Amino acid sequence: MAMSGTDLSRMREMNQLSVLWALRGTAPSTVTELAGRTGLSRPAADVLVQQLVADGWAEVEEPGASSTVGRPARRYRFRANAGHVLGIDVGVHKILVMLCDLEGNLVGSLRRPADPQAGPDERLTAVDETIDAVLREAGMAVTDIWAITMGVTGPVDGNGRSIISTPLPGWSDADPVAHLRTRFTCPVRVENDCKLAAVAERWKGVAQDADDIVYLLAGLRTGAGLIIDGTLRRGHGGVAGEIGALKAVRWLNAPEHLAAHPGVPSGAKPGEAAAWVFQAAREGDSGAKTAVQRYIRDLAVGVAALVLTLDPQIVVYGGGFSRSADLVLDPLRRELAKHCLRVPELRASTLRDEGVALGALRLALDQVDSTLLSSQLAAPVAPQFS
Amino acid sequence: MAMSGTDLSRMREMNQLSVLWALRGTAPSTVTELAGRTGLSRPAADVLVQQLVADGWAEVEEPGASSTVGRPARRYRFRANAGHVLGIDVGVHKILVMLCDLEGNLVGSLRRPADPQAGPDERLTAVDETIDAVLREAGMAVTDIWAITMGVTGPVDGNGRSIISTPLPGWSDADPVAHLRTRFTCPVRVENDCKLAAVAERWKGVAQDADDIVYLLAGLRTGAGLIIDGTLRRGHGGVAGEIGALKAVRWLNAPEHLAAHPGVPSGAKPGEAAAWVFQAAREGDSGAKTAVQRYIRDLAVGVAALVLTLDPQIVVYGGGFSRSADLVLDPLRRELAKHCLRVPELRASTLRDEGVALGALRLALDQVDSTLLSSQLAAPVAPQFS
DNA sequence: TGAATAATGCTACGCAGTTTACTAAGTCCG
DNA sequence: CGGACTTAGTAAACTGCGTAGCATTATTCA
Repeated sequence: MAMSGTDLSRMREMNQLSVLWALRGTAPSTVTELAGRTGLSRPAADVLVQQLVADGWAEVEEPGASSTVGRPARRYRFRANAGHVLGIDVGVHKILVMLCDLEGNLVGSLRRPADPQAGPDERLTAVDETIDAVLREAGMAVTDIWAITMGVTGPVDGNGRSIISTPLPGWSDADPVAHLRTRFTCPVRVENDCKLAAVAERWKGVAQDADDIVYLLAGLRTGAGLIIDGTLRRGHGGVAGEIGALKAVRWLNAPEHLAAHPGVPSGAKPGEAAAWVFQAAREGDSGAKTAVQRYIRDLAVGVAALVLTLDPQIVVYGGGFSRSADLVLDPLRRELAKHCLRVPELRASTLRDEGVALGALRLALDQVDSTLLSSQLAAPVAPQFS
Repeated sequence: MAMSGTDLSRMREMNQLSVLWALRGTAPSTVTELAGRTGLSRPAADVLVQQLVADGWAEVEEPGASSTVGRPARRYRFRANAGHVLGIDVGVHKILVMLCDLEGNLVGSLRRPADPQAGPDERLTAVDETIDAVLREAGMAVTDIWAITMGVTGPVDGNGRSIISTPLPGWSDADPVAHLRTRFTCPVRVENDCKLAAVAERWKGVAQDADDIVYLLAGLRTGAGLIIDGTLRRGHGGVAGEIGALKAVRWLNAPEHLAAHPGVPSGAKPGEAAAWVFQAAREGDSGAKTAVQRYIRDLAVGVAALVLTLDPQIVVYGGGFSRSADLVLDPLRRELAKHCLRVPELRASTLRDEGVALGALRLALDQVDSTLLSSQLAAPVAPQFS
């Protein structure tokens, strides 16, 4: 509320930022285009973009074959590779590290399997090795990384420490933020995986057009991530969306209908069992169809609770089971219609198992935006922690 | 995202607004104080505040008895009575109209009983009469009103029309916004009563320190209003918080435990019956205590669903039953502990039956702020609709 | 009455964006 | 092939705003 007074130097900063924002996420632009986009005059846009070039935020693209009449314009481009961010998905079975530039272009990624039994030290070492491999491949040093976000399974508090419970063995005692800070000086954030996947859907997934989103991470565990008014909501203690804890909501047991189906071949792992049941249901097995139906019926109660509370525009069905969304979406929609006052759109995620890492990238980019590109605009270097 | 470029005149506007914000909500200020608060230099603050006086946004308070050495400073004061807003609570049994100035100081209010059976036309006529009485008492014309917000029972869509259902007879066909627009040219908004009461708690109630709030309007009907990140959330279709619709949540029946208690004197109205049961429980009647317990147990399931979804800092127990909060809060807290991962603070509302109208005032003031005090700053007159 | 104190008022200054005019570098067409 | 046309780049004059510093004014205290 306390608006603060502005003087000329601050005005220049603001205009410089305005030009920078106009430069980002578009094809290389001429000064005239920048002037139009920012509302500034051409000379003003010109000197500002020159300054950005001098500082290293932008670069010139000399005119090629001119397609139009008149003197060809120099085109300026945001130097997206001035910095990079890391998005990391630490799961029970896999580690996925993604590296992208300041415009979100993927410049490297590596997935490696993880030992489900591995303790926190072993797992964090594996994370370090995967990060190193990605950086080496991309020819980058730790100082080129401007922000890191890591996704982990289970609720996470404001400091990135797992609370209540997590399927990662021994992880409650781990401090992944502190661990990453020993090597990186940039801002580091650790967040719950469902929340990150929700962010990813709004960035590159099926919910780009919505501001109010409920994301379901459906698998052997069911979780939810909430985006309200375009912003990820953690809740006051970081446990927003954990509706599965309510006894009347049988999310914990819902996947049991699939995993414990009697027809499953013995020796199949739980995840494979669920896939088997979905496939059997798809092929007409009536027992499997009943199991799927029960799963959906139990799932729907929790979804309905989320939907009735938030009245979102879209519910995204993601996670491991989203490959079987063809069997789930229509019945789930019918179940929701029974419970809800207004049934939101229901869509299946298409981000496969990259959602968490993508969402991590997005949050890391948001961190960069808020730290670097909002207040003062120094030459591009990695910010020192948060 | 599209930051827009700024020139000198815009900068001046911003600084003028900055001075205006520094002036509001504080004791009359000297130029030096304003300069300090805005970060501007004294001369700048001086010419800006002079302009505000010339435009009618501020006025001078000539120095009285000076308490300190040196030349006494002129003090400037925000002209809070440059405009006023109306907050209206249209309930089944009563109509409450409140009038306040731009700083939120109450300058008039009137409550009158309403016929529960009255149709929309009759009810809106009663509203008009009540508004007129309040305006007459305060010596004001319709053009002195800069914004109006009205609260009604039941879900409301973005245009202020009741949807799904409402306890107000025939109200589904009413268009209260259109009705008020026939007489007022200022912005008019109609909102659900629970949502307004939630806003009031954050403004003048027990939740002033929180940004994430679940408000319960507990009475014969139970409803909820949600404030997330300091902002009232309506949901995409305006039905956020209507968790009572879920069958697993027995909010519709919960108050029945009280109203249908066998010991209640015959002939008592439902509202009186609940009060009687609470009183009996307070005096040790074991049957009544059981009824209250059952009520709380059923209530808790829905509250838990809201809390698990949103993870708020505070849950406010308001509405008609909040007079009996002494009996409800502790048991409800215990019930929530059974269901929730993190139990939020639980507080009882103290706003009595003025919460809805107060919240309506606050939203109307917010409307004024966003329309008038944010972009350009013309002389103070009532804005033309939204 | 005069010294101390603090607010007010005035003027010169620097800076940022705008406007305008002019030059440069291309295309298009006769 | 050259001139008209179009658009980009550049340099100047202009306007407006906030700042800095100093003189002026009004009040208290000794």
